[in-house]
Amino acid sequence: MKIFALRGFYQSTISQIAKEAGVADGTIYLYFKNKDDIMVQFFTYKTRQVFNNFREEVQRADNAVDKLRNLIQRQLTEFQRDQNMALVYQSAQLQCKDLIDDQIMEISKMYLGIIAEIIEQGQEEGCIRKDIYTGLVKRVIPGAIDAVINTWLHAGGNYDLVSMTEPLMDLFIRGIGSPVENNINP
Amino acid sequence: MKIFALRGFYQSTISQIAKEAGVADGTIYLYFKNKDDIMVQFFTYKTRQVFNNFREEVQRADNAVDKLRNLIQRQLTEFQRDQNMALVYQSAQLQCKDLIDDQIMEISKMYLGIIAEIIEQGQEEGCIRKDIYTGLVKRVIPGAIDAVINTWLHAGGNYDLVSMTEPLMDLFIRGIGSPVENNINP
Amino acid sequence: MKIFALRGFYQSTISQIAKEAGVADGTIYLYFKNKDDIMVQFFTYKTRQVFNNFREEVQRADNAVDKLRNLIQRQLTEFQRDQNMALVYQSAQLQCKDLIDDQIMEISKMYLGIIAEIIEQGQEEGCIRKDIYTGLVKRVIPGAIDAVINTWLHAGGNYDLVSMTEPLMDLFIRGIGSPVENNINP
Amino acid sequence: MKIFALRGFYQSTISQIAKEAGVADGTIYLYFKNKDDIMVQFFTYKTRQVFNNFREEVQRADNAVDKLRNLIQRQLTEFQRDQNMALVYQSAQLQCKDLIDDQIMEISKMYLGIIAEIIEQGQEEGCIRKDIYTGLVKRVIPGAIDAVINTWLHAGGNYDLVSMTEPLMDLFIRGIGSPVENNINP
DNA sequence: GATGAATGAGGATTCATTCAT
DNA sequence: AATGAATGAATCCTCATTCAT
Repeated sequence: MKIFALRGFYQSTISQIAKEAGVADGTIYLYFKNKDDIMVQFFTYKTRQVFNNFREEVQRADNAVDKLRNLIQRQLTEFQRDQNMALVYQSAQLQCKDLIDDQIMEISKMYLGIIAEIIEQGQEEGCIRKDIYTGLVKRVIPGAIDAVINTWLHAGGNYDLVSMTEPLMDLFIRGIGSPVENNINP
Repeated sequence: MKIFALRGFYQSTISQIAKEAGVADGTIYLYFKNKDDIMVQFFTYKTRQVFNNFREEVQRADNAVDKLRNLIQRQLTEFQRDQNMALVYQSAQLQCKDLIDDQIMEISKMYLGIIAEIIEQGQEEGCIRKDIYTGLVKRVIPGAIDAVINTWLHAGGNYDLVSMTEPLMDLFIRGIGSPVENNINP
Repeated sequence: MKIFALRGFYQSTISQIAKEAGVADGTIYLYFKNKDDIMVQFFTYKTRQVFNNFREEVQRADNAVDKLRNLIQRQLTEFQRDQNMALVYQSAQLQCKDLIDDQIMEISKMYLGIIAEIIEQGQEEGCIRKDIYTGLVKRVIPGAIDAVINTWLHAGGNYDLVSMTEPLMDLFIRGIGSPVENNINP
Repeated sequence: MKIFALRGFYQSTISQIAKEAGVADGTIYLYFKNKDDIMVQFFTYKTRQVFNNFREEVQRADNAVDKLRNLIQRQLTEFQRDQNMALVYQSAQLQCKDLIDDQIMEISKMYLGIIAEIIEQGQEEGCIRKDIYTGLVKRVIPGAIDAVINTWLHAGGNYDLVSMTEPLMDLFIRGIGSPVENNINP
């Protein structure tokens, strides 16, 4: 991951990876079918792991808003914990489209599914507007989170990513517009 | 661009590009210093062109909300017009970090600057909340737009991207929270 | 061919071949799809060329015995002319079974067919026994010729291969046994 | 042998051989010096074994013709008994020239020697013509036998190889020419 | 004796780049 | 200006061989 994060997938060589791992080039091929497989295995493993955590995190809360907050906080925490993983993860989807297999696509859909569920629950609970386009929102939220993660990565990861949770939540829930009818801001 | 869009930068070969362009391999090198330069020149040209348009578009409106709407609509229109350009543009930033030179970084910052300006203007006009974290918002908005574009690209570009403008604006301005329960912190 | 003849197919490297040919490694791949293809192209070309000659040679004679003699003489002449070709040709069939494609199998069958035709003509003409197993003979004759060529190759090609024609003919026609009924030997 | 027969020497891997033998890769190296040695040991062992049989078989007959018949029959029997051995044996000589050591060359010569002896005995007995080129005949006979074996192998070994003995003998002894027109030179 | 994980040298192949035409 | 054949460095991957367990 360190190598992939540093150089990108296609610019990384097996030799670099092997040297970083402290093994011989050939050893790589005892654990990975080929170079692509390194990416695929990482992606599958990480995706599964992270999204399992997501599910747990979401279940830990009752109301939709807390669920969404937990989800965001968890994602930012995970990515903050391992910057390399974050870098690779963020760029892999675009860099090696062909390598992303059905398994991962499935999990990705599940992620969007979780958000959709939260939104629906929130609409029932009354804390989320009913006149929003869920298909859009469930994509815009991860997109916004990604943007925050990417900005953090771009800056070299030298500030607290998790502290972005609350501002993000505020943005998602209240938007940027001033409430016209009743100004609830102090 | 067609080739880069289809295969990604590192998977594209000069031969493929030359064939697509209807010239000989060597001819490429009369117009581009090297393979990287193709990407860089495209990126520089496109970025400049598009962001000039952005500026014009923004100036065409008076109030901040209309400026933001015009900006989004323009970006979606541009990307919808040329799907290949969109694909390359969306992935290039991550794929070839090293190639993106200072010039482009500059323009990218200008883009964020435009958004920041709009936000500030909106805050003065009273239509945008004053208690938001501008540094976050100016990144989240492009991130959200990107997510919408990516979703559209992923779907094969077979629906009207520009029609996403209004839902996006609604989301940005009003958020997803119900006005009644706006106060999200317990 | 020189390299293949010297080291065998699997022991030859592209680098060796390229160096021998006086070109760069990559140049090989402008003319051959891959290493296998070098063998296949050589084999296809040579097989076609040689067997076309065979047909001509056979047609040049009237009676079956002369046809067979011409055939043998021609084969020995061809192989004597290019020892490398001979070496590769003789060993290729066994070394790279998988590479030999249907085209060549077809031509090989044609070769056996030519011999079978000659035998049949000879039987009609009365100069070849009718109580022989043609299916056997048409295989034994090339086998015997191959053995002669291989012996010659093994010896380093330092004697006149073509001079083996008459002794071979004698062997084929009269066998090694003494005529029991009438001893025609002087 | 099964692996060598299936894939050829250079296409076979130690792993495949070890797996087929039901042992670990490293175990191979307790019994063989290296990969080449597997071939050499097989070849030496098999060659010795088979050619000892040959000698016995030949001694079992009195006259030259029966000796030759026994020799051929024995060879066909041995090869029919173990098709893998046959395949490897037939191709090994050409595939791995360098591996075939002096010992085996010696034995090979002995084989040719046996045939030469038989021919000479036959000539003394009067059943084999005196005006033949022994140096040629002693090579042509194994060559013809090889051709028969190869044809059998090519056909997948699904007919009785040993039954070729008599037709082969007939061919060797009497040739293909009609007794009447024996004189082939104009 | 047997194992099989680890090794790393070696080789096929690709492709950005050059340059004589 | 345009070409495209030739280049050869770079890289993935294989597999014979070793050796600690």
